[in-house]
Amino acid sequence: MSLRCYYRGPAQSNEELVDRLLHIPYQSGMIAVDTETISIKDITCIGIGLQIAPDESLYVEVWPDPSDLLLLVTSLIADPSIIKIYFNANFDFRVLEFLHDTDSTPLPDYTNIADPSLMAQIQGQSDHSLDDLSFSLLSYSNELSIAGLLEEARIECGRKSVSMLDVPFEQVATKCLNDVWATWHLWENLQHTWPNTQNKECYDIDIALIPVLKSMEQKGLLLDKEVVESEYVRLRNEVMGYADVCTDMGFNPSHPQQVGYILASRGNILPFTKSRKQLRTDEDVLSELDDPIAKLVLEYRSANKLLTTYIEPWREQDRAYTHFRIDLSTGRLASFNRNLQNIPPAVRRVFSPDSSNFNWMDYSQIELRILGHVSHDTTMQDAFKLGISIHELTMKELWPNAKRYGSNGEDSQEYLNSKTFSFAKVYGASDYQLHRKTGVPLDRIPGLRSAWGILYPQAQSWVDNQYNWPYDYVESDFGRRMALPTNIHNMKPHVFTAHRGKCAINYPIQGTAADIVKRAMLKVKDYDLRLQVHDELVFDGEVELDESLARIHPEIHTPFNTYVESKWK
DNA sequence: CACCATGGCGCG
DNA sequence: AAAGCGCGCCATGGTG
Repeated sequence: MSLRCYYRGPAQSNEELVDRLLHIPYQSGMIAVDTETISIKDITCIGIGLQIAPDESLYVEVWPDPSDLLLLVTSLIADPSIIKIYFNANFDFRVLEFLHDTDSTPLPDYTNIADPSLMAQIQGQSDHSLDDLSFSLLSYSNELSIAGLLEEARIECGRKSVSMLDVPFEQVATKCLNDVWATWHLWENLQHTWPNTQNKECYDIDIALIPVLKSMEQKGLLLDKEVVESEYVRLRNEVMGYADVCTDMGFNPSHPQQVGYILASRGNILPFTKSRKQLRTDEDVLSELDDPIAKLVLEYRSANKLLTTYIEPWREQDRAYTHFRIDLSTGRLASFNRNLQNIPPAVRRVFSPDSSNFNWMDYSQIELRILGHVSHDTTMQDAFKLGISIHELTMKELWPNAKRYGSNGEDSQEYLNSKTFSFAKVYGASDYQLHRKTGVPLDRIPGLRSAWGILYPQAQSWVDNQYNWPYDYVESDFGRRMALPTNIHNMKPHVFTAHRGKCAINYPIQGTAADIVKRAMLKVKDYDLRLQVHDELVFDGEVELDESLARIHPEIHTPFNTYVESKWK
């Protein structure tokens, strides 16, 4: 057929093909979709594959010569009455959105979709790549791989650097159609492997969240150009001032090796990095040194970080946009391109509300509340129930004579250390790290740890139990399964065992918190939600957040703070 | 030029 | 020692 497409199925003519495209997807009620791009990095769409029935599929070229059927295909993808099955929808959406921007095709529908990759992940599969799932669940191997096709293209073209554009049309089409076939059948297969209704509900919530995330991605945040510009000038001058001093001394402060060398040559003792190739010059090390050069480097780094990561990228921009990933190991969201979840509070002034105010809320001590619940620790649960400060309670046990506040009304060292001890539990930190973070002598750490364990005995035994978790996945308190890491990096066995043990402690807590916040987002999705920062939701304009947000989980009370200000902080 | 590794650091 | 879990991004230097 001469429509720049590749077809598998019973149609015998172009007219018949078009007719089937107009009807079969509605009889099936679903289509599987896969996009092909120039490369992972260059997401220019070169073709789209559709599975429209169990044994019927079509690939259309998009670039360089768009198929006559492209609009028909993208209209199906945009149709909310058909289920669209994607394998890792996140990536295909980015491709289709990019195509929409450049080629005026319709945007995909985000509301009626399915994603076997996400299903497998939430069901606790450790590897949810298309190849591995096809093999393990469908006993199917696509003999065409991207790597293989590119290798053939290299030989054919006689060039080292090739892209999918150098692969023959028919091969790309075949690979794509093999993939949509697998996607379609994996979806059918995985629908029968939900371990329980709770687990499936976690998947349904992720799917329902996607349009909410898309709306946040599309809106972005208004930039305050005056703040961006004034911060740019201020930081640039500061950075250049530090850099000039360093240049005069013959080293580049952005170059850790040179920093290490000059500090060592001035008599400082520095430990090696973990690769043992260089000297460590990170903040932990440099802040302990008595050398003004160490101070200078730290000042340079902190100003340069703000300048290059959080100010410069916004110059010449009117709004700040981001994308969200939902396929993280714990069920959290990640923000990328650009990351709006790691903006330092000091530079959040660069954002302005489109209305007159930002409204935001954050959950207070959500992870410790979850630890108290999952471990059934009565001391912790009672403290939260009675509104007793958990860190103060910890402090009274670990340092009975300590005061809550210092002489200037600031948090006392013992109070801060109590916080660190409790968080160390959630993360599984070692004695050594606790010693470094708190300044408490190393030989006193085990005693304080056991004091913590006496105060919170059930939490302690839960943590110990999780550390020795024998299975390949853990569950959040909402039933989301989270695969524990496998030793793909060939770590030494005892190092890997320790890492995995810490993940088994942390994942259920982090994952449960993520589940709560996702459910909260769905409750408030009709407000002008702009950003999620793990335990925090930021809105543009007025919102009314009721007590139901503190009762997402029937047994974990998750109170939250609210804020209304013209600038987010 | 693209891509990777390394060191470092921002957030929860 | 992946000595604290989860992320993304920046500068630098090496490689092909």
